Amino acid sequence: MNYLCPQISLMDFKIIAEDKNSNARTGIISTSHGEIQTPIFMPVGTVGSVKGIHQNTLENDIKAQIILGNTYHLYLRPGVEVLEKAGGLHKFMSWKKPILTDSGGYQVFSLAERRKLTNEGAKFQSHIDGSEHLFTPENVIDIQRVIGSDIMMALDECTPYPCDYEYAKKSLALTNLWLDRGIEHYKNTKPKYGNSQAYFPIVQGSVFTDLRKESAEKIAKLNCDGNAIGGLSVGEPTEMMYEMLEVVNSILPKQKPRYLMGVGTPANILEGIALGTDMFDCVMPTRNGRNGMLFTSNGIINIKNEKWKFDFSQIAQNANSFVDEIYTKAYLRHLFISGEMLGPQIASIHNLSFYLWLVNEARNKIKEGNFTAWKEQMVKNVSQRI
RNA sequence: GUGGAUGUAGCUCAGCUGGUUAGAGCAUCAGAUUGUGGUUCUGAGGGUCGUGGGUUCGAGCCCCAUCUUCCACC
Repeated sequence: MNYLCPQISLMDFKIIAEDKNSNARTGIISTSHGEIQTPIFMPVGTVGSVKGIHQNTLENDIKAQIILGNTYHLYLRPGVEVLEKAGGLHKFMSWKKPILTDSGGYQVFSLAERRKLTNEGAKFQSHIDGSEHLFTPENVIDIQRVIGSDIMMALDECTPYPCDYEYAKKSLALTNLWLDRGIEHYKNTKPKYGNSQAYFPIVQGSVFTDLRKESAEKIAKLNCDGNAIGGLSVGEPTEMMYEMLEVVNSILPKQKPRYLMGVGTPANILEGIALGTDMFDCVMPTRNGRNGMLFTSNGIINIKNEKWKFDFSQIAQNANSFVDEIYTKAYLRHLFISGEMLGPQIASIHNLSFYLWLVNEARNKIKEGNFTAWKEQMVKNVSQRI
């Protein structure tokens, strides 16, 4: 009766191995744009571009298996007309692998000028030109149909932190109302370009266990192709995020991929995997990379620091990317200090390569059966500052 | 040589009629960044106010000398 999504989308998820000492698992998501090995990190390409990175670098060097686009941004620019005439985002940006699009709910709350939430949807003003727009659970699906993303996200309200219980409860009720309408509209619409398009609902409920449970239980019953956890890593203590994740993952169906939205640091991702999460996205490797922060298996480097001025060693000892081997710390620092655009590009390639390496290692360790011990050590390593 | 202007943080400059701990931008150094702000945010260090005298309760500011740099005129 609630078995809605798989019949329509044809997306498949197969678990290959499970860790004995944690809830970590590794598997494969199949889409019509190819397979995704989980756990996976998805580079963020908000406006149809992973900032500073060519698509061929993304595919061949970084080995990204799926990237993100954003409905809010793409709807404002270039707009649905361009995207439709281009034949969808895949063609428009020359990316053949899967794309997941966020619905824009988060952006309405973080970027838009004046916003007003009603049962109908979210009315907001563009951060670009101030023009007024309305997102509804239905039209964000229509826009994502035009984009042609392999995974579409439901419109939700991302609650801020801190957030009082009453607000969180009301907010969840609105997100749930929007979700029911979204599911209905999803059933009644079709992909435009022949590829399968899954629809992921989003668990909310702030940091309140009962609200999170209520939200996860509702969503579990929908039996969609995958399920997302939103409203975390918005300022709450990390431990609280893990607690919520544990509660939610114990309820969301095991045989469906679980997507923790917007997370996070390398340590966050490793802990998230241990708690049974399969998909992650975060701007951190690219945004922080653009500002000179490098993530490595030995810890975090601020490449702008003076101590690297005469350090002619390669960027990272455990090279996960060609940039690690051919460039030195001193040179990369010089590029940043000089404001050269090659600096942020190299740092972004390095960071994304490291993130993709990290989840690949996690997959290997889960298959080999020694994930937990490896994870414990790695969390310590990646969290220290060099 | 004469006349005029100028000198304050690494750089470019504010600094009122003489009044408390001399400021800004850039640069430097460091921090932040979690469903994207590449140009964002925060903090820190850095000064014998050209030099030497003087006036004054008190001088970056007034007076004298001297040096620097620039301009004009002989």
